[in-house]
Amino acid sequence: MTGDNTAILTPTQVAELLLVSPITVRQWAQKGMLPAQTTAGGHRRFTRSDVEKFARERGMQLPDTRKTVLVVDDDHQLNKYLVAVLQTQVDDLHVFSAFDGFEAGRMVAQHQPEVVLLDIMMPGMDGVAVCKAIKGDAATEHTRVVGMTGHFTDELESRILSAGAVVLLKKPFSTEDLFEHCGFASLQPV
Amino acid sequence: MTGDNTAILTPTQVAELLLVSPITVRQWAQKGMLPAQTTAGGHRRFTRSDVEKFARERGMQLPDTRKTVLVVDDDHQLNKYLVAVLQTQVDDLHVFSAFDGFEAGRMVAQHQPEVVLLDIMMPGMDGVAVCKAIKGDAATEHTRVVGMTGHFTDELESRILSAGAVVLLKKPFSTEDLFEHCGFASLQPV
DNA sequence: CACCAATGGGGTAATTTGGGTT
DNA sequence: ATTGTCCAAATTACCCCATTGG
Repeated sequence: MTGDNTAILTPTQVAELLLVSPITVRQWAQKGMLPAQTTAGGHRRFTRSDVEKFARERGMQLPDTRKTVLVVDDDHQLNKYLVAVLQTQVDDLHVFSAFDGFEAGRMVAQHQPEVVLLDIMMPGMDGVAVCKAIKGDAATEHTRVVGMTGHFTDELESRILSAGAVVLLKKPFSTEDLFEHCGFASLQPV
Repeated sequence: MTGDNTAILTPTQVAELLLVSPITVRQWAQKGMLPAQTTAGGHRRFTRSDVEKFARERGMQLPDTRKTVLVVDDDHQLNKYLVAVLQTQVDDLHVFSAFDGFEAGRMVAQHQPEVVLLDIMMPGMDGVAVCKAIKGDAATEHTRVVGMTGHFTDELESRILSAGAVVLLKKPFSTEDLFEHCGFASLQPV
């Protein structure tokens, strides 16, 4: 249950965020230090903003909950362009780059991005295998894999889709397509 | 509370790991030698990686940290053979395998092995670049990289050595050479 | 509706922590 | 450089039973 970006939190989730046991969260709520709603049965539920405010007022910083995206492409120019577009157009986003398979694997394990923008035709890197590897690991199985290629074929598309990707984008593609398939749809430019 | 594998540690847990009293841990934190977060009530919390880094920098060894080795080679047969040899001849060793760059990166980030046995001539993977990447990341800079290749040249050797590897082994090599350069010398067969 | 494992609540007691000082 | 002791405050353990969410 890490990286959960929901607005309503249970006591245990708050406890993990605040580096404390659920019991302590309960005490804070009882003393009114931390605002809480209650379910019909009396269990407490907390809003993320209340928790953030509580933490801020006491000088502790919450772990980073920004969404993270990883761009994997050996074309440095395109890679940097995609990073720039994502960072500019989407608020509160962590964007990382990888230019080869090794860095891609490292980034995936280290940052566990919500979305991986994956060029599936990189030299020496089998994009379909990478996608399967991501989906096959419990730690990253919920990662959204967005495939990209300059050599689109139906056969390739079906292979990457069955490996778990949500789409295979044919280069070049529009930023609208990009945002839509990354799950950042309906965004207004800054 | 021993054997707890959480990423967040309390002062006493850190004290147990580092074989000192909680008071000493407190002092280290006060002096800024050991990074710490604080709870809303002012109690300190530590991340396991900060503690491990602190220990490593001072040459302390944390208890119950089995050594780990990663074998990176696309030759499945040789890879499995090396894994088998290492596991058989060395006690209490964690041995992992990677057959491509992506898996190698993932394993390095996930398990932070003490030793990486690295084939530097894999298709699509630049072994020298990988070695540099490992050495260039603070989290893995102390990793012992043992290069391997079937196409040994002096030029290649000097490149991988200057990238931070301890040696470039020419395939085939003896298990004695292997153990010696892995740092597992003077071992008696089981 | 009943079943079930995991989680939560109330209350009190026990333990841990930070800070100052030794 | 590390640890002991004192104190007030913060955090957690424990017990027992109810709620949650499949």
